[in-house]
Amino acid sequence: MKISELEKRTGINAHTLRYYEKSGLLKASMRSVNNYRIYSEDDLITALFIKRCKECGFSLAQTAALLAIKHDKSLHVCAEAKSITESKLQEISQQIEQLQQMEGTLTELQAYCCGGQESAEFCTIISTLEAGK
Amino acid sequence: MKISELEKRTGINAHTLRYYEKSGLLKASMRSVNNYRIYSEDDLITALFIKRCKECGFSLAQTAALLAIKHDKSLHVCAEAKSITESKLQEISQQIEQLQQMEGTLTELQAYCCGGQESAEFCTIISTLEAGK
DNA sequence: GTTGACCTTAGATGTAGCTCTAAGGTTTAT
DNA sequence: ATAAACCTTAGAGCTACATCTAAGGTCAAC
Repeated sequence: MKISELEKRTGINAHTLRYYEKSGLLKASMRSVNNYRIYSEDDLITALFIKRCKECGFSLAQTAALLAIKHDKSLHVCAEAKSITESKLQEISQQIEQLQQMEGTLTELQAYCCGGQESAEFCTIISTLEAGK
Repeated sequence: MKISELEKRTGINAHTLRYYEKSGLLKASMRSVNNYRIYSEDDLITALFIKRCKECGFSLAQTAALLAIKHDKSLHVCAEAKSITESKLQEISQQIEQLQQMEGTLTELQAYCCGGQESAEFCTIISTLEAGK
């Protein structure tokens, strides 16, 4: 299939597919006579693999590492895959924690603000941000 | 005080302080004879305000909006401040949700992988990413 | 009087992951 | 045969927020 069909079947933008190729993630397995990219069913699977990696939050570098394992399973061990997911999991937990911290602060900031048409002179959001904790 | 002292007292890099000025967030209230930025105590308060906004996750644009309220409270109303925090809160909740979704997927992905020195041939992480849900 | 620590500006660089443009070649349908 | 819809490349642009560089001016201490 040509790039636009792969785009349709994966939902990945053709520009992005070319970008993935440049990044070493997904190379079309053939080129037509006139140099068009021709993707195989295997390429489609790889493209969907990449898409799922993205949904899990993996960076392109991590995705590349996972793809390397996928492409040559016998040369790799479970520990490699697991260490990638573990580090991603840790990263995500940290991000969640940070966001929850912000969420807490913001909720508190909100709590006493009337949110109405009163002058901001006594707005607790502003005064709290001014005063700090 | 000069820029390096403000840097010390706020923990905000001098480069960043200049960047904030260019972005319209924090202008030194004076310049010395030789064109050095001279910051007042009020400027220090503003710098700390910006820092706290950052800790809450506000973008520079949102911070600028909050600063505008702070600088001229009588011209603004609580509703403005509250709408900014509300939209930020919403954004953060969404991000948390997304991350938790990823966290769940990753945890599931991990669950059945031995993580050992076995060949990745039967690694559940890889095969799950291949198969999709 | 010179060394080192400060300050200034404009503008380049970095991150991550796309997304788009320009300029051109190919294919398909009518 | 011509218009629309495809394809190619190199490289620019985008976002958000800094961070750094180059080239130069100023100041205080020894």
